[in-house]
Amino acid sequence: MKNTDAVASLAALAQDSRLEVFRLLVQAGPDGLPAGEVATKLKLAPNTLTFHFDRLRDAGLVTVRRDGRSMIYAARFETMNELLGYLTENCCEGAGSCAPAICVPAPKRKKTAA
Amino acid sequence: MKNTDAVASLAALAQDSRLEVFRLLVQAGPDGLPAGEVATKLKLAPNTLTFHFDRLRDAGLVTVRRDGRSMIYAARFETMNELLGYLTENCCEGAGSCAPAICVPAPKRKKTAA
DNA sequence: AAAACATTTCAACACTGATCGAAATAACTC
DNA sequence: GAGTTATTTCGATCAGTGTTGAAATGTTTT
Repeated sequence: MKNTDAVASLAALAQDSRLEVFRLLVQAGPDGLPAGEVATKLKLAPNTLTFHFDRLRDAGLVTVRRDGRSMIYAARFETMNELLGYLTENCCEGAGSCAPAICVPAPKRKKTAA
Repeated sequence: MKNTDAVASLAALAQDSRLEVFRLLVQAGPDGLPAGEVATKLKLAPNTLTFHFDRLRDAGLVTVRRDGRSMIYAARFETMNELLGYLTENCCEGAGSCAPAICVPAPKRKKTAA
């Protein structure tokens, strides 16, 4: 990961509403959530939310897909892991113990999982 | 860690020069580096660098101590770890495997270590 | 195809943030 | 205590960001 990309990701997360949105999506897992549901849960105006989603998307932190009239947003764990790794890279010149974070979500098909 | 604190930390890191500064300090370890050395390595004007250090300090990401006429800045690993943990908190509703990052630097006394 | 719903686009505004040059402070050396 | 080095403070400038309201787009239902 390049410095520029890391800055972009960090900037995307460095905002109150956006950080809440992203964490909500992280907790929701790879299936994501419809925009409307996020808007309701966080009490955000739909247009404002779109603005924030765009930022997160530009940073590669979330993906979108359409489902009927809803847009489903989901966290991109790959980017998040790269970012965490970048921050801790070469920590302490190898001294000490450094374990970079890894998130490997297990996709759940429906409510009735495998 | 509260959302506000996380945003503050992320905002502090969401800037080209500051991210470079912070990573440099992370790699330098708990002993830190004098401001002048950072300025030289990253080719930053001293006053600009002070501005950035202030931001990092306000976010609790670095500490300062004076040594002669030099100011020694060092990364605060505790804050960094809290931040990484906050981002991955409750990831995927517990599904999948999530290992939050941890950095435990081993302080080196002098050049001639123990 | 009209009505209702979900989300996005657009234009405007107040606010913050990064950088620069010049000057001030602090500490060490002679 | 004058001179030198290391860093900080101050004032100004300019670009970018978050929010809002109104209107537009796309989708489903009747």
